[in-house]
Amino acid sequence: MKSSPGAKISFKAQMLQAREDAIIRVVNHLLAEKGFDAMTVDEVAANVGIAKASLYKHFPSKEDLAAAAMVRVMRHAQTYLEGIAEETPSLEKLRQVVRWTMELKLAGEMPSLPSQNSSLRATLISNQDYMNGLIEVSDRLGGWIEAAQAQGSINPQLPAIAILYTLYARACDPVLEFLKMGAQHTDAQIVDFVLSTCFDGLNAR
Amino acid sequence: MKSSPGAKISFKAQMLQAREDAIIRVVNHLLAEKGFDAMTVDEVAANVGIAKASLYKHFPSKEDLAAAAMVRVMRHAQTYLEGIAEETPSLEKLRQVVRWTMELKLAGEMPSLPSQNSSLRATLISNQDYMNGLIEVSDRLGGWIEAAQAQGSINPQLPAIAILYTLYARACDPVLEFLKMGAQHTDAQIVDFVLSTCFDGLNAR
DNA sequence: GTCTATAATCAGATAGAC
DNA sequence: GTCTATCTGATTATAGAC
Repeated sequence: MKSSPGAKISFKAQMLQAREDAIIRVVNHLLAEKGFDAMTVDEVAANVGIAKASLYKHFPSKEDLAAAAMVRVMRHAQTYLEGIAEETPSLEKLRQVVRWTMELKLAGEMPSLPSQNSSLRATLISNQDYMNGLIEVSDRLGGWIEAAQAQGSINPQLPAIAILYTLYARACDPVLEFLKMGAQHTDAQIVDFVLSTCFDGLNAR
Repeated sequence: MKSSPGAKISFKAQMLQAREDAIIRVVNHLLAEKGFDAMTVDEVAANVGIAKASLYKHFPSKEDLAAAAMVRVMRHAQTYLEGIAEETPSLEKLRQVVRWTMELKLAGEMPSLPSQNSSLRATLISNQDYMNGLIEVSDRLGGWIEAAQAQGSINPQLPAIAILYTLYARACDPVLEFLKMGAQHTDAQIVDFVLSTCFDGLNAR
């Protein structure tokens, strides 16, 4: 049955949506905490509070669960990017994005996927929502990178793609968790250190 | 039977050693190619050309296989470190080590382990050869880091431990493989890019 | 020590009732 | 859609002959 006039969403559809959101939040959390391989579908089901078979009614595979979490992160990122003031200098925009990314990671909300797993890779690539989000985010960051290079605030010798990857890599930088394990510094300090190494480099200035 | 006078190693022991070296080389290669989780013991046995049960006579578990590979890498690193000329400036020593590390990775010889797996972590920590190697390497690098900071060639604002982790992280930097996948640059160029972002940072100088 | 064969376990996915 | 119960395949590890 289609929704009634006024484009109202049926109660049933709302419940469905809410449940899937709950699932994705759990998946996101588990992916951040233990990674794709260590996360089990049983665990996801248990944390959501439903049976595993029910999970498979919503998502056809473990890979699709992870993909859904990545789509969510992409949407989240797009929202953040759109919130950055237009007049902010390009370099500062990039710094803010990296900072946001690392804070997400330290908060245990950044899902981490193995870059080698091929079945997962295939699922992600064939996921239009994910790919669109990824491309849009990359385009926007790419624009900022080129602008920053043009105005001489970012090293123009480096290919823009190398810079883009370097920024993305902060989302899975093991330095953050190692420093956190050491328990010698606050989260804010850790972010500042990595932000410094990322943009200023290790060399003295 | 003990070895005969002259401290000669028995033929049998030599064969054993050679076989274990072959195993570790295979493990090292597979760990570099697919990572610990994706590597199966069957695969290792097949690549070595022996039965799986024979493998387990040499190493008691999959974790111990990985640990043996890490011990090998540590030894390799120590040899490299010892080969660096004493009079080389500290900063340059560090740059050389990072370069060597990344070249090893691009050559498919740098094993990569998941940082979350707890059983693997336990095996590594209880492996004296590995821990000794790790500590010795860290001590040496730590000395160079502090020297470089003292003479003002590396940012003295950063904790030495953060710098050490940042250097170690180059051994599992996804930027290298992503750039390699793009096939737009030679390995030498890729190394130079990442070396530049690591020491000079993204900012223009 | 090496092998073949097999155990034991775990995890992704599904059947079928309600 | 949700559940319980089960299937299936992959993978670590071992038994036991030679």
